[in-house]
Amino acid sequence: MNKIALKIKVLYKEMGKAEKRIADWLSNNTGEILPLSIVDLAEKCGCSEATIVRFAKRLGFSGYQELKISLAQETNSSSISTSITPDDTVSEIYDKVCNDIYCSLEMTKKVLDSKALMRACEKIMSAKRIVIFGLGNSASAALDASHKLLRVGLDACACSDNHMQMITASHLTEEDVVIAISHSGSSKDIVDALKIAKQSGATSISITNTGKSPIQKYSDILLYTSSEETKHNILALSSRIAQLSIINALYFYIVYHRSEKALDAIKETEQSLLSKKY
Amino acid sequence: MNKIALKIKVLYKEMGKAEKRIADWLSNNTGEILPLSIVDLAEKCGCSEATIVRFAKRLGFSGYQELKISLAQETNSSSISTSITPDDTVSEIYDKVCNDIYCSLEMTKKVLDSKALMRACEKIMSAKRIVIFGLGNSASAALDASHKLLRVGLDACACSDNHMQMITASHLTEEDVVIAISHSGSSKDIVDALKIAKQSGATSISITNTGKSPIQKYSDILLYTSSEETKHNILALSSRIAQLSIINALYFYIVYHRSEKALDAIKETEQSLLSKKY
DNA sequence: CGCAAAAATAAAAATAATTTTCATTTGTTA
DNA sequence: TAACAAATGAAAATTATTTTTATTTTTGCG
Repeated sequence: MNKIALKIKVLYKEMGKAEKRIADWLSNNTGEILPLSIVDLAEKCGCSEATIVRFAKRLGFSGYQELKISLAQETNSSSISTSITPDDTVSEIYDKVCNDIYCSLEMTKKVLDSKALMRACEKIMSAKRIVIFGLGNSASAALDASHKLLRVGLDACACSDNHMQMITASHLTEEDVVIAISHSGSSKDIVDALKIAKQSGATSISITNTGKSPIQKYSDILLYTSSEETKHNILALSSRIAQLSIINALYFYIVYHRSEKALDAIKETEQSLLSKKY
Repeated sequence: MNKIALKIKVLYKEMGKAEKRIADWLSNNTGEILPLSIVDLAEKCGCSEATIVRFAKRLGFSGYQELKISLAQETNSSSISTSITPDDTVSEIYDKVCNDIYCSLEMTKKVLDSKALMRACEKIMSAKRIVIFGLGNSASAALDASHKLLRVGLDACACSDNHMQMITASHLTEEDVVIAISHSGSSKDIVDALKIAKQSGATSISITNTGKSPIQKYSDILLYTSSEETKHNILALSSRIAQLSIINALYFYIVYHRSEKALDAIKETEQSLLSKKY
């Protein structure tokens, strides 16, 4: 409960009918006041503007504006993702896609476990080999991760084929690290492969969405994303972006903590790729 | 993460002197705007009220009020990031990574060509085959695109191997579409493959960063991203995210404009993947 | 119950804030 | 340097907010 809601509660009994209506409307429509003018709000509450000003003053504000600003500060600004409709123009679609990405990244930040992320970095840096499992949708994230790690000079390899994953998993050792990427955390092949990898002694890191899922059972380190996949996004990009942003954070941490070695490796990579450009 | 500060940063160079003064004042006096009326702020910034309204509108608000409310909602959030340093914690790194992504998406929105995007969608929907070329970094974006298009029932295929690209390109027909993804637009292999594809009569669509590059010569439709790669992004994620967001916009447009067919295809996909989950 | 007195409220007036319009200035290009 | 476009500020128009005032409602008491 925020400060203003509290004040309203305390002062509620002192209010007249019309003011109580305002108080009720505000608590039933949190945040909705923000775009409204005093005239709009008066109509919504079925009272006059003067009453709203009195209401604001009762709460200790100089007027309606001050009340509204204070309410705005207490509102969680995390934007709400709106669903895409058939009538949307491509620009509108792009806007909504971006908005979804914002939401997903902000929510992922909330569930980010720095400790786990750092442990993952340390394990990856000291690993002999790193294999990354991802199927279908998550294959591209796995590919991205392998690219990044390769560029800093680590022995990384992405597996996007369930047979290869099994074979690879069975040959891992205690010195190796396996990274499994699965939004749902329920992909049979990934979970099975991870199980085998763990049996082989490798350290297992999972990147998956929050919530209980089978993958957790076989994960030494869990890195969570948070995005509402199923709702209106038939095939959401946002979860992938969250995965990528976590991978990118891993990457940068490693870049700066392997210092010389990593930077040299990156420079070498850049150099060798130069001949591939016009 | 402060979205408004970000928008200001992105749009700063487009502003006139007076608007820049507003932008500067706001960033130097975070939060102080809240109790000020537009008249007060105009005086503080040494400009007219009209300029402030224009400034608010440039940022995408309906007016001064909306800007102020939005700023109020963000007053508790953290500051804007600079570059990643070795001393950063993983959380800080994650923040900065997100910030980069936001920047890139906003800038890409600025250069988004809806017409081109729609033409691309139409071409893709009516194509017999769609092949997507991406190498190295862009391979994961190509893979992502092929996944999406496959799911809506289109005959899409990603090629992340320069030989395969050449072979595929030489066998395309007028009915086919080729999508080339390259941040720099200067990747030899991609440009060469695109050239061959065009010679074969296929419609060529490129997703590349703004600015002149060899790939433009062989592109029927150009879809631009915009991201500052060089800064602290030795290997930028943000350009990839911008590519993915464009691909996602394409995807959604197609989903809603192939109507029944696409939705059925997606449902079929979902259904068939169900057996792969725990 | 009925009549004040007090409190609460809404309508209207006054004030203030915001937005729009339009003329002027500034900068830019040929 | 003229011609054009962009940016800006002054003023007008609109809209929002606050204050005042009249009316209504509630409450307390004989």
